[in-house]
Amino acid sequence: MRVSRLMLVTLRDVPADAEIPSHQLLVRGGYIRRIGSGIYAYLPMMWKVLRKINAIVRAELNHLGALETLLPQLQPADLWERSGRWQGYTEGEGIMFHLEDRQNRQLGLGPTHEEVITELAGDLLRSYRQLPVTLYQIQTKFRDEIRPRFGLMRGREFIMKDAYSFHANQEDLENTYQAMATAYARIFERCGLEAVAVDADSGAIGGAASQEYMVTAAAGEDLILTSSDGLYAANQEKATSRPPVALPLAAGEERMIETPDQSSIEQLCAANGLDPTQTVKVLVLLARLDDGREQPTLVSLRGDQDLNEVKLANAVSRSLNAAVLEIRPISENQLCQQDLSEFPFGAIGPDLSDTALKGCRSWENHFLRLADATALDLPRFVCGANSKDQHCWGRTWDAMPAQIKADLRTARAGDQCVHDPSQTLSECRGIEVGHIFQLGRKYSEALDARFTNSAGQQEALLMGCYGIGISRLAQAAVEQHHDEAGISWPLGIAPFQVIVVIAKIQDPTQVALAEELYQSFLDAGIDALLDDRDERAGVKFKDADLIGIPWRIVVGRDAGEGKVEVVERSTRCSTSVPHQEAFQQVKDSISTHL
RNA sequence: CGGGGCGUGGCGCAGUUUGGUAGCGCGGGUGCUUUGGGAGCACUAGGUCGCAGGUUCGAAUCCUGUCGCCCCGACCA
Repeated sequence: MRVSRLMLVTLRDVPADAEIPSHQLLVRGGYIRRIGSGIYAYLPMMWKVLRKINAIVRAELNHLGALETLLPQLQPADLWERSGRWQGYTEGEGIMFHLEDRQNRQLGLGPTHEEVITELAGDLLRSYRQLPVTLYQIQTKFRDEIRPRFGLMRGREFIMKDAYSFHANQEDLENTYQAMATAYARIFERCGLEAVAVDADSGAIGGAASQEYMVTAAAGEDLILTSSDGLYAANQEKATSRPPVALPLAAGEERMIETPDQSSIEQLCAANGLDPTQTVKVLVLLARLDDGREQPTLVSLRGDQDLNEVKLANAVSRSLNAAVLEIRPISENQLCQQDLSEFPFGAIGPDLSDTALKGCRSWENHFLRLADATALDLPRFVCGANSKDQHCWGRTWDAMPAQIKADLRTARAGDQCVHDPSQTLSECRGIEVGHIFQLGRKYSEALDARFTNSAGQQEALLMGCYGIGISRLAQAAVEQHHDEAGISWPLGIAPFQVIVVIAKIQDPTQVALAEELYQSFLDAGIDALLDDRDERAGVKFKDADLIGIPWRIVVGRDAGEGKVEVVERSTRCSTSVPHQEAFQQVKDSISTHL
């Protein structure tokens, strides 16, 4: 391709709406244009990058025997009603775009395809003899994100590869899950990305085992905790660790202490010579469930620990057997609306009585009581006395209402690891580019997708599901591979592998040599770009750096002697060599890399 | 959804406080000079100042409404 015909429009100024380097560079380099909030056009070079990523993904999945399909984006609501996700995905902070057709039928734009694929599988897969089957598609997805941001990182329309596997037994599911994990590692490696697999929460999709693939980058939206020996890595949403050892409370009788103006753990400890590990704090939250229930919830944590909301939402869902739509602290305003009198905020204990909820308007009239192990393991502790400005010193759990034990604390950098106390966790940021789940039978049961097993009985299909954010991956690659001058694409996904720059277009010698080199690359099957524009050399160099082609060959002053300059984008190393040698060097580097 | 901010040629911005009919840089076009790291000079095209009302002799500027976009948050009493 010739740059003169590429519709290359690069920008010198940083676009006002782009915050992070990858977003700025993709816009400046002429790769993407914003059409609306969270909606982007992929310009020709970007589409080339995306197609290269797709090709790698296809090759690796086809290698596993997965079958490519293309599923509808427009999906009937009744399908989602049967899986029980229509309400959660469309109401409140639901992320599904939905619409009505001229017959007033409800439809959704697919944010994911479990429903469609499970329906199809139930229809087509009738015998264990047909299993296992893995289907995948590379498809545009729609999600009405609460806050789209960072260009392609969190868009409302984006490209995703999603795969679904179907199995007759758990062992088979685990085999495919492992094979997929291996394929993912190869995909990210071939894309030139440094990605780590971390234990993850399975979130709204549901299911059991789940791992996320994170591209490490400062602009990442997720926090990852890893052990120094490399044996443990997890998203902070899911991470576990050994809490610090609590200091024992001095001997003494249980007693009330006056604690005026000591509503926080810090204040309480400072005023009474306590360590936060000697206290239990109680958070009061309201969980909204997808069956309409509004459940007041008391959460007890050791004073030095932080609540992990994701773990909490999961624990509440398990306890109440309903999905949590939202969970947040109860405000005084809400108490008023429920006709309830004020709670003793700042001095609440785990034994706050259910009578505090008596007469409420729409809430459940009893508390769900959850406690983290760090709190339950304290033999004696200080906690709120449920009356303003009073705490209770030396309490025990004996006299408390029953608590549901759950892991509710946030693991932090510096904590000791569960697998080996000599290891500690450290944190880094990551961009989630892939996620694999063992779904189990959640969707196949809801949608009645059954097959006949070897014993002749009907059984729900076991499922796995595996996603890669293709467009996000492309931007993550830029986030991981750029410098002050611009993008530095990994060779495997660069829109072009080499750019031949004619320094001075008026010089026929330069033009002839450059054309010859360019043609040789094309003949060798290499994706080459020829900068044949009538621009000053400096402009062409700046553009080449900005758009990030891995190899640049400059045909300039020494063209008369047949010599050209070879520049490697990633290292910015440049050498002046005879043109045959330049061709060979670039060709070799490309063939060994791919 | 809560808070903050911004909408002025294709892009980045000034002008708005104190109303007087629009400007700078980049980019585009033409010409001359220049020619290996985003050239110089000259000329030139391009904007109902997001939209709709209102106030006024007069509105980018003041008032009301509305739409769009960006940022922060939706956190532990």
